[in-house]
Amino acid sequence: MSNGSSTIAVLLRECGISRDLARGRQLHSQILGAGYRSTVLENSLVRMYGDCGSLDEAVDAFSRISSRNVFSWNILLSAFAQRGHLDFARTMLEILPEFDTSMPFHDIVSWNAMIFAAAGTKESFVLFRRMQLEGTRPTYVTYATMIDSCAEAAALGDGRAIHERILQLGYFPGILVICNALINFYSRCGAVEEALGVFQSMRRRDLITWSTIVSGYAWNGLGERSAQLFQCMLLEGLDPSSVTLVNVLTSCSHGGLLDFGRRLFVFVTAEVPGFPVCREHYDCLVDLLGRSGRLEEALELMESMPFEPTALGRMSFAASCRKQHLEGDLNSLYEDTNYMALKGA
DNA sequence: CTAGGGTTAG
Repeated sequence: MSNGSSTIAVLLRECGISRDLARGRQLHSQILGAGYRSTVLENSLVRMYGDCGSLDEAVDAFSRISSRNVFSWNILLSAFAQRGHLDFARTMLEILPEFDTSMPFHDIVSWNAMIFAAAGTKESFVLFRRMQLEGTRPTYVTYATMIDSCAEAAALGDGRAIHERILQLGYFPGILVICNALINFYSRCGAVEEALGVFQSMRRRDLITWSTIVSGYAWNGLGERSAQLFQCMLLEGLDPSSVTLVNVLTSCSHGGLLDFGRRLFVFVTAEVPGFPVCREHYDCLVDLLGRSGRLEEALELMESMPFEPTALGRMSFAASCRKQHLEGDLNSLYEDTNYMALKGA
């Protein structure tokens, strides 16, 4: 029946991709009814349940596998990691008493997946240390993930230590993604000079490099420098992408750079041919106006823009209203937006 | 035929 099994595996994969849990369950019972039994199929079931977001069923299907292989473990671990669950080991102990504190198959990718899931928390450091104690050497992906973790946690000291370690290793410093991660990390921690140091040390820079340094300056309220760097980026022949614009506009909101953000939006959407303007960009602009105290302008924009504001856009506007303790006439505005936010959410 | 890792935003 190997032919039948492989067809079913493909069908299960399709259910996972389209998150069709009902159909996946149906296939599951068909498999049971037909008496098919193979590790490949059993693994496919675990993956399908994981992809459909049903972690419980994934765990259940996993626990029924008669002969688990390296795929079984890593599929289940990925299901946990993708949903940001850090309690993989604990859950394993509950369902499999013989499961010892760590899974039997650890490789660099599964370690990285766990660390990635824990990014921004202390747990990422615990895992990072344990991984090395157990004899797995970090790769540049591990380092990029750890730098990202420090950026999320705004842990300047920890990130610096990792940066120093990378410099000692000698091999990683030239890697583009490491440098990009470092620029982001230092900017997030308010260490703009250090971000610039990394930027200047680079021999090759891509759109992400530029976008990150432009954002970094905006994030820290340095509009003039940010605008200059944005000009340099254009002179290098790099066109801002849709992500670049969201990125920089968001940073402008945080850095309080209303004018730069507004001019940037107009410039990019008007001067870059075929630029894919979308509702997220308008949301950013609404957010920028709202946080800058221009609530009425923000509301006008929401009413006139070519896209419906997203739930997120409405929420951010409602939050701006709340933060600015509206009084008098604007009270009705507040009520309206609150209503809109609820409706949108 | 069943896995998989990274950098800019939300």
